[in-house]
Amino acid sequence: MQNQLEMLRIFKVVAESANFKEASVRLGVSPQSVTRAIKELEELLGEPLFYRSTRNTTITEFGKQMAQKSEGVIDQIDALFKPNKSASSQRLEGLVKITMPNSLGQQYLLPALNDFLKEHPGIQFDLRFSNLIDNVVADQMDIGVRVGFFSNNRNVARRANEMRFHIVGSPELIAKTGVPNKVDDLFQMPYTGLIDLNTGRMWPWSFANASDGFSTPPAFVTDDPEAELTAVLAGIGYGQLGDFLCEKYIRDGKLMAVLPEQAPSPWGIYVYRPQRGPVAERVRVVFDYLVKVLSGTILY
Amino acid sequence: MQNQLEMLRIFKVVAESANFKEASVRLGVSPQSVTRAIKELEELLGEPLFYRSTRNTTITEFGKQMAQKSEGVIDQIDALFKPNKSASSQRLEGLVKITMPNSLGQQYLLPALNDFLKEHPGIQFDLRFSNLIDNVVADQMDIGVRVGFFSNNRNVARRANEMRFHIVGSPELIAKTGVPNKVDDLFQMPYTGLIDLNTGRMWPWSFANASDGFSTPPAFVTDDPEAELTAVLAGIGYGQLGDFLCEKYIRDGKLMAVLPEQAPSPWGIYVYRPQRGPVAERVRVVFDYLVKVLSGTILY
DNA sequence: ATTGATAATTCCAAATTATGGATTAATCCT
DNA sequence: AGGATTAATCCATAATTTGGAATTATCAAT
Repeated sequence: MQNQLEMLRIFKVVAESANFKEASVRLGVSPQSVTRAIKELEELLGEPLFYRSTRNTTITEFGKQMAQKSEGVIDQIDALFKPNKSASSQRLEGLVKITMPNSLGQQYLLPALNDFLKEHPGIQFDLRFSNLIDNVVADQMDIGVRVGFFSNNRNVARRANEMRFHIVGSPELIAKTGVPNKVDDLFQMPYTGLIDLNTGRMWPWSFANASDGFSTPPAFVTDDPEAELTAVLAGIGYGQLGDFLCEKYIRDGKLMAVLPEQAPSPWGIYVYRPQRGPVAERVRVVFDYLVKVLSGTILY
Repeated sequence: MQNQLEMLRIFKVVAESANFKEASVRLGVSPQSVTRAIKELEELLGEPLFYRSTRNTTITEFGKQMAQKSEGVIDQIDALFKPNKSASSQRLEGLVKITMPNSLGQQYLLPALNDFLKEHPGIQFDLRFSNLIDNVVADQMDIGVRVGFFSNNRNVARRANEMRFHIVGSPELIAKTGVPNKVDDLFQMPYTGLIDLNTGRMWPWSFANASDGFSTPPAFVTDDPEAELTAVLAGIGYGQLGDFLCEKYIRDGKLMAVLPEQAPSPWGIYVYRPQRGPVAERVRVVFDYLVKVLSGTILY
């Protein structure tokens, strides 16, 4: 027996019992174990805890004091290991750190999260808007939302929705360049690009039946999708934009989709969280909530 | 790993370390053990303690709180197991329960114990004067002093001195009965007896070369040696008295020793203490002190 | 991009530790 | 004095813990 806590637990029960035998019954162990535990505890403490003969055990003064202290410590430890039973099943509490893309997050997730907060006053959110799959940051997050793929199998990820792309241009631009009817037409026209912060390079344009073949560098490059949208709206070039960014402008007539059959295959929108270890209840609930919200959302 | 305390200890070190490896070096265990301990702790708690990848470990908010609480509990437990190092080696403290015979104790031991108290202000004594070898009482004592033998091998006993017996009578009694020159003479004379509280019966008289052969019941019986002394002094009968009780009266001429060559063999004076388990430092010191005092005392 | 180095993890066999039956010893009660 | 009950000890067995070997993931450097 070289487990201080277990010795204290046994001692506490013995101190509350008439004799070792009774304690062993209460503890559900053999009397031998009790004898040993008390003996080792006494040796460790350097003081006897009980005056005892085979027929009689009475606790020493020192033992009484020890029993009191032991009870306190044991209760504290047990308290450390308990907090998630009554408290959190009835009311979720604590901080949940979420990282999500700026535009998608602010447009669709933020309102939903605010609703969630009203339902669960014990929850606090720490929201970081980013597309970066940076581990130093992401690993300190409880939940992430990302568009695209990741190879990271340390996360559990759910494909909650998808983002369709449109190739769009402003009416003024189209008036200038004419409507591109083939991909090759487009390759001669001005276009915009979006920097992938993870690689520092531009996301390559992709098409259903062709690959990137532009003859000139992009007319406009940024690392922010909304800035790219603004540029496209201003007629600076054609852009490949996610549906939730541009659909409303297409309906307004401020943007026009071209080469619709050549739009790239959609990207998944993933909700993920670190997989190691257990998941705090509040994290699981928010995770499920985000998946539900995203799945049920029509992104335009 | 099903040792909560050990898990907390490991966790505490990990929380103070840059990574699991460093913690494993500090703890002197393999990294595997650290991994396991943290994993089980997380499962037990239902919350992750670290955000981690193979190259990076950072503690969670929950982990930080846990680390703080853990440290408190660990310190408390360590404190429970420490108190006898600095405190008691420099100054002895606490209660020592001693049981001793009334007359012997009050006459010789009490002054010595009072001297001891002056040297060790932290010590308290609980003194019970009794000759009874009653376990219900004696087993709650730290130290006992007894005259005679005991068969009890659950105690560690030191023969610290011995008590010689004299067969004595008062001058008036001797004037009445004449000096007994043989044991058989004595058997015809009045005598006193002392009850052995352990058996409820009278201690039998014994002689160097003869056995008890009184022709009449004792003229006086008591369970208190000093009361017997008083009776003998009053001339009620001959008594077999311990030297420390009667020597001074013999010197005074108030008692006279008869049949000196027939005095029974001396009885040991024992200092003993329960043997089970460790002995508190203060008890050991007082025990040794009592042995020293008794050994060095000339009991008359 | 590929390679090398290192950290965390998992698996598994070996070492360590804990457990309770059988036995012994002590002591209380009738 | 004998019967009954408890504590302690011994020891073979069972359970747990441990770290080496292999695996996976990540970062850094070429």
